[in-house]
Amino acid sequence: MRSEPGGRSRLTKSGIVATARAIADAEGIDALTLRRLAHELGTGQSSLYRHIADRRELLQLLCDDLAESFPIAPPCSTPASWLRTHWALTYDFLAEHPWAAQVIASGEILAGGGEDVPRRVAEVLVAAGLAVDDADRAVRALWNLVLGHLLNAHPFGHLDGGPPLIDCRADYLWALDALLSGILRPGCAAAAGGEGQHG
Amino acid sequence: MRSEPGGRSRLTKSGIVATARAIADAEGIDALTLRRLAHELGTGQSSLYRHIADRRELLQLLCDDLAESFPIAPPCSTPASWLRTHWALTYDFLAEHPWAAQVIASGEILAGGGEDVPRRVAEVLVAAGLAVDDADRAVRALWNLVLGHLLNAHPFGHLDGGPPLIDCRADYLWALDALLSGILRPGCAAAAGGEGQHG
DNA sequence: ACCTGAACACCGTTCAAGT
DNA sequence: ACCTGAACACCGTTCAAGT
Repeated sequence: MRSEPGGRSRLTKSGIVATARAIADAEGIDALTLRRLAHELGTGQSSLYRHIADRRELLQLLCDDLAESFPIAPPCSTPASWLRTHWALTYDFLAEHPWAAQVIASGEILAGGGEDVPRRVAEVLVAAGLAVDDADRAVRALWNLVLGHLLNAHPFGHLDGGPPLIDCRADYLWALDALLSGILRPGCAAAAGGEGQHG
Repeated sequence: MRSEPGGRSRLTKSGIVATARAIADAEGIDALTLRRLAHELGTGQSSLYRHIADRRELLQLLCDDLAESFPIAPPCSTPASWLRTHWALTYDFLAEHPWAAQVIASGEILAGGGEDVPRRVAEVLVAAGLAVDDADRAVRALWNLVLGHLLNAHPFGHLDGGPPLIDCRADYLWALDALLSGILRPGCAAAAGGEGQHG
């Protein structure tokens, strides 16, 4: 883990984050303790505090780091098919880093997938005919749907007898199609349920 | 906290769960430590282990206990309006117990809101014309949407300048309307995006 | 200026010992 | 049979002390 084999490698923020991400990817977020991280970096625990304020900031940096490598779907024939492809990619990407959704869900961190990606999604939605406000709401709805499906991967998993393990990805894609068709339908949302009970 | 003021109250599972829920409701899940719980019950930490296996089981019991008091919407004119009312109720109920979503998201627990409530929702969806399999998928989609919106309450909350705190409930209701209209539209989901790329 | 070991105040869990 | 205090192996964080 030393960057200079001969001498001592100075600790850097990016080096800390890279090692932390490796631990979290390999063994989950609970394995990422400051003691473990320091040991992996060949230093003492208290040395980390010279570069990060506390564990919360480490997790924030970890999420920011991941957000930079978020996937974005290539151009596509229709907005609908681009959106479906893009949010399937997002699911697959986050499914490979389960710690990310857990960290977001812990409530300490605020994250929404960087800056560029959600803006691009909103642009496609506006191009598809949505008002700007509705496009932002739709981005948040899609993001929260992904998050819910990633975090609740084991629900309804009938323990007694426990036969049918659910295909989580297929489940998500079904929900994604439903949400997208609701978002993109002419006239937009807010017509499903009651008449005027929007408070 | 003693049930019999004169003598010593015997510890019971339900008593433990009730006190645990009170702590979690009042101060959040992090405040619910076994030491704190034992102290609140007027006993020692190790005494708890005579009634629960470990902290994981305590959280499971806590979720089961909450699931029993889940709300269910009264009968309504149309399936669509019942579903909207019901899932708005579910959001409001869970928003009052933020620890529940966090516990589910931690991955240790499996929960889906009890037994009766999701079955009733599925019945309404079938009555609205969905196939049985699709009704189950729709229940999971709606549940995961609630979960995502509850857990990700602070996202996109622009820190720099930080003006526009999002109205989370309104955000959720917008997403709910979109998802419901996608679920209930004739022909059902799976037609939004590409042609046949359902893998 | 930068790093460190030892300590502090926690945590869940266990276990020999009490009644 | 039921409960308990003390201990164990952790955690994040702090701080006086080193170079």
